[in-house]
Amino acid sequence: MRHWLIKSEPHTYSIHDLEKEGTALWDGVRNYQARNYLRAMQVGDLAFFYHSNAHPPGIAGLCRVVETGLPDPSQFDPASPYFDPKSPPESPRWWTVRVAFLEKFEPLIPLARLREQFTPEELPILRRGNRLSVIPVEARVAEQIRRMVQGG
DNA sequence: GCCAACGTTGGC
DNA sequence: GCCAACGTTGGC
Repeated sequence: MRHWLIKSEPHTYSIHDLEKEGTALWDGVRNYQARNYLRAMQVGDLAFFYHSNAHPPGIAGLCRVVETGLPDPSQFDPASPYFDPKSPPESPRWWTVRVAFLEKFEPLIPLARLREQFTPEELPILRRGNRLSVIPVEARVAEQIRRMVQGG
């Protein structure tokens, strides 16, 4: 089982929305490296839910990958902001997963605390200018993050 | 294939 | 609002 970190702007989609809805299709990712990570996910993997562009930004909860290998339907929807006219329906360009709510971190773990705890090498979201929205998290770091929640 | 211009992300 | 980082686009 692997750990991941997935970013979302909470004014678009937050951990509270995921808690209400139970599961969510993680659509709208339009970056090839992030897409490749999504394709590497396996059912049962855990993902930290990160709130970006928030006050404060930080890790807001935990979810589980429950379905993999799903073509992102928004790429075929002309009404969607994620519409990709260059993606052929017979061989879709963008793939994603479905995640299920597991836990809300209250309070969330703010970015400032993550900076105290980890180096940018351990947790790439700490790297200046990092924009990747799907990131693998090594087991030891994941363990430590979960302990930070229990510690309050 | 190069690379400058441009757009987006996201912390502050 | 500012700005650094970096991905994408398009002219050549």
